[in-house]
Amino acid sequence: MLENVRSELAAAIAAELSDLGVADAAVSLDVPPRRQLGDLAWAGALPLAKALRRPPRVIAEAVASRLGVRISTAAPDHPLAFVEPEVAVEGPGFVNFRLRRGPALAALLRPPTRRGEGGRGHDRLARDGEGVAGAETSEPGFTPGERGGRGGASAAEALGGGPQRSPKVVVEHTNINPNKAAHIGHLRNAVLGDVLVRCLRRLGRRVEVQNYVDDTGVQVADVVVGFLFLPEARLLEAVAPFWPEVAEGEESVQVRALRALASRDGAGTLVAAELGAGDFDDLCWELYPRVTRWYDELPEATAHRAEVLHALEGGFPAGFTLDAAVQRLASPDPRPRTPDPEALARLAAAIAEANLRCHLITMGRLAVAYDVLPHESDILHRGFWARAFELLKEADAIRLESEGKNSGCWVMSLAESAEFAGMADADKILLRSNGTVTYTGKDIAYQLWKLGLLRDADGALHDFGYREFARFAAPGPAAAVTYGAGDRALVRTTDDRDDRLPGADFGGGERVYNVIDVRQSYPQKVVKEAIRVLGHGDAAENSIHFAYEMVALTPAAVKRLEAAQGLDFGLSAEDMAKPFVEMSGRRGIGVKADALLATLVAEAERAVAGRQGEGPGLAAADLAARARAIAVGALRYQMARQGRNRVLAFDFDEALAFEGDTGPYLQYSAVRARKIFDKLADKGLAGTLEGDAAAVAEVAVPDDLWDLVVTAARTGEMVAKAVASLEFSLLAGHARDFAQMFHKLYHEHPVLHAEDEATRALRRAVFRLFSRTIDEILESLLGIPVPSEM
RNA sequence: GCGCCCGUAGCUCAGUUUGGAUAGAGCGUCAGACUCCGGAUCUGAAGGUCGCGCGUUCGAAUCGCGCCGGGCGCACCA
Repeated sequence: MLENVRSELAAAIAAELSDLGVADAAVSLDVPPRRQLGDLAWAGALPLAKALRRPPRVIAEAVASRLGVRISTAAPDHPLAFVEPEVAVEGPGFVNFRLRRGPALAALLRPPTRRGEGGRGHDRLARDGEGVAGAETSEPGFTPGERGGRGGASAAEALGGGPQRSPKVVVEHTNINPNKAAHIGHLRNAVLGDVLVRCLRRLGRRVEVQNYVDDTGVQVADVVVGFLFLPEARLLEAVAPFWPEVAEGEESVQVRALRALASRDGAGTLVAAELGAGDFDDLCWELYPRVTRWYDELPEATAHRAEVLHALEGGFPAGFTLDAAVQRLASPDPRPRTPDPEALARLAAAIAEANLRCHLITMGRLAVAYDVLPHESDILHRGFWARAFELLKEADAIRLESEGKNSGCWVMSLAESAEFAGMADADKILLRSNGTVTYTGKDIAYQLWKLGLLRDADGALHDFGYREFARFAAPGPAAAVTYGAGDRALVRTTDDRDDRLPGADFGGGERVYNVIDVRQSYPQKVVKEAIRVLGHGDAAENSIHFAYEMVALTPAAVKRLEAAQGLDFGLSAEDMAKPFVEMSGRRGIGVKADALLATLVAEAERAVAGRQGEGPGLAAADLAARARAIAVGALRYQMARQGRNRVLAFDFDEALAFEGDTGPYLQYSAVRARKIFDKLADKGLAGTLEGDAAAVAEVAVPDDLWDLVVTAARTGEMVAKAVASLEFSLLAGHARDFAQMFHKLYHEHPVLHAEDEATRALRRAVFRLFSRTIDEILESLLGIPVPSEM
């Protein structure tokens, strides 16, 4: 509603200006800093003063008086009819507008009508009540013509689920190396990505979520090395706490560990779904730093890494089971000296898959879900790079160096791009002299596929094969995603194009967001540049690196970790004096996502139980569900509220706070609002939405309640602004301001004990709007569940 | 060296992309809140050279230039 009024008002001002001799003025309406000044403001008279050679107030007054006429003669169903005809000129030349509060509130309350019902004007208002149509105006758009038309069709279709042909947005996020447990840095990535996805969907976009799995990189290779080559005592130390059966036996520790891995995989117990239980990714979290420490002590041990890496690139035949692989690795002698490459690749795949499943469960707890899991091994084996290499050569985008330090490499020259101007060495190696492709090379191929631009010579799409990876269910907008029981398929890629899955239609995004931390800016620019030099300028512009700063630890957090684990990370006094300490999976320095969540759940349980008072105790299941919701709310809000360009220095006390500027504060406002309606219903005072809307239409709304109404109405604007700038701190701040206003009003405007029925109807109407809006902001947009009670 | 980011209250941060009216929260500190829809709440107080300087502008935390301090990039790693 607000957005339509805004755009119509802007159009009206532009029309008046053109009568005054100013053609094509760009008119934008602001919200005044204080509500007493009005609901909307136009500051454009000030900059016009010079051009028109008249004082700004004179211009403002001319526009204001003419607008007054236009507004008072507007048709009743026109958006301008929601504006008070008295237009004020204040200060040096601000033009301030007020809304007709009663009618505006009534319009906001009424559920939006579907397209095709009702009159045209009414329909426009209704759709905008959802924040969709108006929201589009400030998003930097798809290039015109790509999007299937502004307004009508696309917005309305999206609300109804959308036709398959509307442009797709691909969002890639999470992308955790499948060699250890997820930590809080990955959490920031996943939450930012997930909130982006939710906001895009709110704006009516068709969105596909990809979680890229780097299953053939050195990180996975290092864990394979850990299982096969790490000195026995060290391997045992990492594995035995998780797999007691490895502690004893005749065979070597390596073989015992491999057998345990295979038998647990066969029994389906390799991955546990219990929060707090030591899982496979926790085992790897212990094992991986031991491997890197071993390399530091014994540099020649890195030869094992190279050997494994090479084996991973070769892959393994379809149908080769983990049991068979372990058999080959275990049989000949206690410690295999020359392992079978295929068996190594099969083992690596099992390790990567188990870690991936752990990550999916971790993210599922936080209501983060995906559509497809592209695997690096499939990019390799499906020949994505080979095809991209041909395209790059055809376009003369790369060249083979015959001398200098890059001799023998295929490089892409960046010297001609303005983006890379001033660089000492403006060449990026894509293919090494030993014939292997770099990560950036693979990423270019992957990005081409994401954009639907990886095509064979005959024009056919060069695509993956697909198979189902898991089934999952997510009962509500912000409810935990649970694997194993639902009817929605999570798909992974395969390297066999004959693996067809009905309805599988992935990649080919009109726009692609890559959620990756800011340290990857350089390679991301290279990828974008490659798309551009291949002749896809528009696609390059629609390849967006959603960059955010890293998560680090405060020195206090590091000390707490060391104390809790009885470890010494060996950081220098200089390091500990810095404002933050970088996490390092290699060194085992970090806060695991699940461990943090478990701590939060425990704290929340204590808090919930503590406020139960005397009455009958809360059922354990209720307690757990509430605590889980609160923990997730605290965590997601902490990740979303901070601007993306600022390093997030993680601190336990801050993370465990439930009061003030926190997720639970927001959740409490939503619970409180619902509670009002529960109580009203008990007393038979609930009223109806239509009744309240009708009652409110003719009534005077006081300033403080009106503030809450306007804030609710601005939600769509905030979503659009957040997406346009990729700053979700804006949305988090909006939610906080909104909840804060409600908490204040809650004390001053009792509903149940209102003085009279008219007062009650008004308060009920305003709080109804609040309740509906905060639920939507939290659950649908921020992914924060609202518990039934707290 | 080159590039990007950060610097706002004692602390942690919004606000900077589109310049606008009296720069906002939370934590912490101090003082308070009705037998009343839940105190994870609310009210009040104290707390600011928006890192520094110059410039543009009717108007600068916001734009430009130059400094200072801090972080991160600039691999035949991923």
